[in-house]
Amino acid sequence: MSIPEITIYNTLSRKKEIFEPLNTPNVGMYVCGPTVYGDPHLGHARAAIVFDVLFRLLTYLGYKVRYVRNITDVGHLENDADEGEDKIAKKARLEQLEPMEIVQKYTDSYHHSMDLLNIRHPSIEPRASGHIIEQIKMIQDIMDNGFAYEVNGSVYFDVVKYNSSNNYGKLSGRVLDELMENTRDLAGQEEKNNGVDFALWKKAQPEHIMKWPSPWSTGFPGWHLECSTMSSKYLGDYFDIHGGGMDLLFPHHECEIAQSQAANGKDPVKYWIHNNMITIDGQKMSKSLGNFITLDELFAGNHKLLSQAFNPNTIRFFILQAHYRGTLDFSDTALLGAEKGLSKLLNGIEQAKKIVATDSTTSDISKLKAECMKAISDDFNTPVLISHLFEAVRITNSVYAGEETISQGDLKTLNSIFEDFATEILGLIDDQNKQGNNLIDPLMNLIIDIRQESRANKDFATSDKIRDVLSELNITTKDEDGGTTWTYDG
RNA sequence: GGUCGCGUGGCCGAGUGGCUUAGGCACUGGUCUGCAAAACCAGUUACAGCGGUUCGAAUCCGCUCGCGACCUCCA
Repeated sequence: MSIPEITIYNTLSRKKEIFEPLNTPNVGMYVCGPTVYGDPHLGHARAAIVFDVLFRLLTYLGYKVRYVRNITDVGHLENDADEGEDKIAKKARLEQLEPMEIVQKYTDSYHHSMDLLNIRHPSIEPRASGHIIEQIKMIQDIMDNGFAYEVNGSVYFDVVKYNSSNNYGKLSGRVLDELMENTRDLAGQEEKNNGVDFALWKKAQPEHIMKWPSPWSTGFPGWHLECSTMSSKYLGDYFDIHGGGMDLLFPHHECEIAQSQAANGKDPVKYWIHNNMITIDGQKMSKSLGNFITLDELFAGNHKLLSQAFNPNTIRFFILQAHYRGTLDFSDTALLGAEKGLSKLLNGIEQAKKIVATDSTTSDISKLKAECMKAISDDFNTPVLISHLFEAVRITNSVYAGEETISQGDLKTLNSIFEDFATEILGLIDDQNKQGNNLIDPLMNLIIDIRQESRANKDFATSDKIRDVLSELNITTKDEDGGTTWTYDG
C-alpha cells in the first residue's frame, strides 16, 4: 500500500513532521468541538473547516479515519463569578430554560451551520453529559495513582506532584515554577493545594442545576476531563491526532495530557494540531471580547460590519485561502474578494467539463496535479493549493478561448484536479448552480429564447430589458458563441 | 510581568537564502461583444526600520519600533 507522504506541524515538537499513523491505515483523530451555550461564530467555522479538510484529505489518501468531535454540554466553570458557576446553567437561568434545552438549541444551531458549510459529519460526536460515568472512573484512576486529592467533595489534580515525575508544560512550552509565580489569585481557589491545580470534580452549589452523583459529592466534572475521557474511550490511550483552536493549547490541552498520563500512564497523542484565530481589526474574535460575528449573521448579512449576505461556500473559501496556522483577518472587503474569487473558480470548474480536447496540450497538466498534491501534503497548505487551482482555471479558460489546447488524456486529468482537490478535499462544491429545477429551467429557456430572437431582430431595447430585470434578480446572463448561458448567484 | 508569535504591494494572503511575475480582489490598457458580462493578454504598487552574517537575504542573527496570542472560559 503506497499512500503519499504528508507532513504535519506538530505543536508538541514545534516542527513539521512526516505523518506516520500508529496503525496504518487506521487513523484516530479527536478535535475539540463547541461548548453549546451560544450561536456558532466564524471561529467555530474555522476550526471545523480546517479539520474537515484534514479529515477529507486523510480519507482521500486512503486512510480509514475515525474522527471524533465532541459536544461540550456540561459547561465549564466560570471563575469571574463569585462562586464557580456552570456556563450553561447560567445561561439557562437567564433565559428561563432547562439547561438541556439550551444545549439542544445550540447543538442544533451548530449542526445546521456546519451542514451549510459542507462539513462532513464526524464519525462519532460524543457529549460530555453522556460520559459522566466514564469521567468518574477516570478521576478514580487518577486518584488511585496518587495524582489527585479530595477536598470538601471536590477533587483536584495535583499538578506539582505530577510534575515531579512528568513534564507539565511540555505542550505549551511552560515551566511550572514560572507558572506558579505568575498564577493569579482567583476567588474560590482556597480549596486547592496550589493555584496551578485544576478541578477534576466540582461539588455543586445548591443553586447549581446541572449535577450528577459521584463518590465525592453531587456535582459535575472539571473543565478538561471530558476530552481525555472520550478520546481514550473511542480512540484508545494513545492515538494519532488531536486538534483544536490555539486558545485551547493552555491550559486545556496541557491538562488533557496530564490527566491521561496520570490515569493511563501514557502520553495520549502523537500529533497535536492547532488552528489559529480569526481576528477582526487585528484582535481575536471571541465570545469573551464580544466582537464575534455569528454564522447566521454572516449568512443573512445581518451585522453592521457586513454590506451583504454571504454564501456559506464563500465563508469556507475565505477560510481556506489562508493557512490554518496563521491568523486570518476578517473584513467585509476580504469577504467580497473571496466571493468573487470563488465564483471565478467555480465557473472554471464548470467550464472544464465543456471544453473540447485536441491532439496536443500546451500546458503540463500532470505537473500541475502533482503540485496540487504537494501543496496539500505540506502541512495542508490550502492557499497554495488554491493558487494552483486558479492556474488550472486559467488553462481551462484559455482552451475555451482557443488560446491553448489540451489532449483527451490531459483534459481528463484537468477535470480530476478539480474533482479531487476542489470538490473532494477542499469541499468547495457548487451547490447553487447544479440544482436543476423542473419549473425554472423551462421558464428560463423560454426567456432566453425570447431574448435571442429580439437580439437577432436587433430589438436591443427588449433584449437589454430582459437582461436588466434578470440581473436585478441576481441572474447573470452571458452571451457566448454557443448561445446564452445564465447563472443564479444567491 | 512571564512565555510565544507576527509585521509582505491599495486590500486579503502564500513563500522563508539565489528569476516565486505565488494566487485572489481592486485598478489601468488591449482583444472579444450590438452594448454588456465572462474570458484571455499586458501593466501597476512589496517584503516595518537599523545593523550584521553571506558571493547573494523579504528569507539567517542582533537591536529598535509597532501589533497580537496565551498565562481565566473561548475555535
